[in-house]
Amino acid sequence: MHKSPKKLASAESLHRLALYHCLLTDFLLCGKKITTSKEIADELDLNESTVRRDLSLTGNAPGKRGIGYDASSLRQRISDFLALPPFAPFAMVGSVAVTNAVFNFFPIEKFGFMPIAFFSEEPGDWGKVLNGHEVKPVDDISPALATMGINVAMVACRPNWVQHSINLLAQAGIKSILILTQSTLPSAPQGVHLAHVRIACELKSLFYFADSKF
Amino acid sequence: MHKSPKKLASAESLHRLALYHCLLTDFLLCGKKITTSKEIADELDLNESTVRRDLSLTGNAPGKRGIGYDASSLRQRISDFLALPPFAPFAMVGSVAVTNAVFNFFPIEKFGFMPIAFFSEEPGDWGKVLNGHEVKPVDDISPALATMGINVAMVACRPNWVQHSINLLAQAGIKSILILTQSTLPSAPQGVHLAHVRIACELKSLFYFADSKF
DNA sequence: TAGATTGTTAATCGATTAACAATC
DNA sequence: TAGATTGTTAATCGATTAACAATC
Repeated sequence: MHKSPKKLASAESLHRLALYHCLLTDFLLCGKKITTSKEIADELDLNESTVRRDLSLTGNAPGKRGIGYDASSLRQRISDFLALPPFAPFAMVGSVAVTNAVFNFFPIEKFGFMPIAFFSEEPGDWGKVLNGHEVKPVDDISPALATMGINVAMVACRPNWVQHSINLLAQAGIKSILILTQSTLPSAPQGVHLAHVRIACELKSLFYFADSKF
Repeated sequence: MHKSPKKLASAESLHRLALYHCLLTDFLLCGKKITTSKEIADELDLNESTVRRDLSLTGNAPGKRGIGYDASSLRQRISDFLALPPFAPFAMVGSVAVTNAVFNFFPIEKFGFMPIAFFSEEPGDWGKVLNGHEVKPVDDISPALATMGINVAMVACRPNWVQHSINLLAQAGIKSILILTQSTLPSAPQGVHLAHVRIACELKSLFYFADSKF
């Protein structure tokens, strides 16, 4: 018996929902209990209709007419829609130095993530401990992950290790991979969703706006 | 006398042009001299009409009918359109450890970038040398940059330093800033273009695809 | 009740794509 | 010439937004 495929959201709506999730987390930390589509829209520079339409994707009537949205339950609904657990577990591939640096500008706990498996391409890293977990060699990915029920991974190894890491993660049953490393387009194994953080492209396109002719 | 504003490209086209630029760089490194819209489209999983339309933005008839595009001159046209110089200079804000880590998964030289000013929030970093440039305190941003003709910066400092860094970069005349740090929405000073690398949102939305119901 | 804000439909807008004449 | 591929128009598609009845 298998569950019905979920209502599909456009890539745009999906990204905005993740953004609302971050914003609502901030709201809750500030003690804000109620919000409105207008407030969310203003904060994120969006149209309020867009916000309401996106939020409707999470199920029937997430808000109260005349009132707005309960921040806490709305956040929970988005979590459910995204299938995002309270401490979202993921596997991290990259050297200890890179991993520590990434967690320096991306405060994982604050965003509700919990890395529970670490794999490094640097032999000198093997056996070190990060967040209470032993750092393993990249080649240990498959056996080590099989038992842990992790579905998502982040890859920030050196460019020449990217394709190999992706292949092993796929074999280990990982469903989605966020690739931080800038390298020639890796190929996606069947059934695995790859997302790229294209710092190089982002930076290149920024020069367009920095041009004096603009 | 000031130049006319350039033909504006949609955000989508702009990002794809940066992507073509990366791909063409790879092609040239492989010794490939000629390409076609079909080849580019297949490589990047796009429609060939989309590719041709985007490329037309770079000026009159970048290709040759019946033949395709000259990789080298097409890359040059995109560089010109993006206002991307051969060694694109930028300023980097972040600790030495983070900067080194970022350059580990983002090989700047390979992508044609050249960081020529470094600013760290860590007092222990001040005076160290990166890529032949002395690392300065974040608070030195304005005076240090004023003379260098840099228009673009990348920010990967710790979250609580983001807004301060942006403000100083803006004062120093920086036009575009790529923010790697995940923090509460910083506010953009007048006339400055901010771009965010939203690792947290990307990762959150990946759980949607990792869900077994999918 | 009056005021506010949602949920959703219908209208708008803009991006993508098919198609094809131009031409190498 | 015949075959290939561009450049660009016109058609399609889908996302955004305005508008408003529903309702708290």
